[in-house]
Amino acid sequence: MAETPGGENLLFLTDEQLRKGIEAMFFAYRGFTADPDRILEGMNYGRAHHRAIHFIHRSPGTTVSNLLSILGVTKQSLNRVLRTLIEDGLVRSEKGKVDARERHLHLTDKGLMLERELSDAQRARMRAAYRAAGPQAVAGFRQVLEAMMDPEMRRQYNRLKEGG
Amino acid sequence: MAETPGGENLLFLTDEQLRKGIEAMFFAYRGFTADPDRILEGMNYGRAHHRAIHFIHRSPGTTVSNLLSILGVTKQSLNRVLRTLIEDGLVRSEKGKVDARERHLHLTDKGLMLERELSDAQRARMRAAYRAAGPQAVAGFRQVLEAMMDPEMRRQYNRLKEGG
DNA sequence: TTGGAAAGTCAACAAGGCTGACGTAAATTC
DNA sequence: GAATTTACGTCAGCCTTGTTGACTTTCCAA
Repeated sequence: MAETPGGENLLFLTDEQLRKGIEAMFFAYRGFTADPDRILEGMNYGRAHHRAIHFIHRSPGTTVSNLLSILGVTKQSLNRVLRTLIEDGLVRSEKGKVDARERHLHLTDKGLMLERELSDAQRARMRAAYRAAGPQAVAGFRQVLEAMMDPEMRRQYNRLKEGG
Repeated sequence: MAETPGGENLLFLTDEQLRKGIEAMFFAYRGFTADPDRILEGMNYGRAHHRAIHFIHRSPGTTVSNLLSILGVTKQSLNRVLRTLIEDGLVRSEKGKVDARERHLHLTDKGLMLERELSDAQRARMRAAYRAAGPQAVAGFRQVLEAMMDPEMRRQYNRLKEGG
């Protein structure tokens, strides 16, 4: 057993353990996105649309630039996605009242319906995984993920957590 | 507190908790890929090359079709990546001796060097996250990720685990 | 010897990233 | 009041990485 003078078990820090964690992330992320991907395929949308819908739903009235910093893409990339969502009547874009340069984004009823479908599917998988692993494992899961984020992303994540 | 008659705490299964887990996966995966992405950018390779290199290193001598089933992409997509890696002298492709239709893939010394660089960076982040969260959290992390995989992916994952 | 599996190739296409350049309206600063 | 900055949108073009479809070559096995 790999014990330090301090007494901590360091077996979880071996390269072999780390590699297993890396591969677990790879395979699990595939599962994580599989259900929404399946729903979106063939309806002219993709993962990028899902992400936009998720975070607009999460923070109704958010501005374009706020969404940009959360998603970490260029405005051209986001705009392409946003435009189709607005054209298709899933997202509503409103000029800001206090600052008219800003656009505030909301899901329409139609947008809320799709969001529902997507998040139901994704939550179902997450729920099954949580249930199988148990509450203590879930706490650890969240701890490791949070520690894995870039500081800037952790800030975004925590800001969303508080808001909700 | 949400306690069932059985006594289990079900707070970790609320939609709110599940949503936090979903967002944690999203932000953490960004961090997870950030360092290799940075290394590969500007050297004509991308994430797909990293994945191929990782799994060839992981299972030296693996066949193309085995790699296909691990990566879950089409052979055309994998072939494009593989071709550049072979042309650039990072990967060696050998006709099978027992079955000459198969191609057995190995990293060259040059390929091993890049693999080293990529996995060092990715492991460093993972190690920091593991260290920050502690061994118990790491066990939970792995449990939840494993439960999140599609059964087929879990099979692939476990087969790799045993091998290593 | 022939059918079918494994591998590779070509062509075409789409999603979704990126950069650079440009335009407009509104807010802010000088 | 003029100049600058900010927020957003858009056009054009590029890259990576995924897809389908069609086709060939190789070669094992029934």
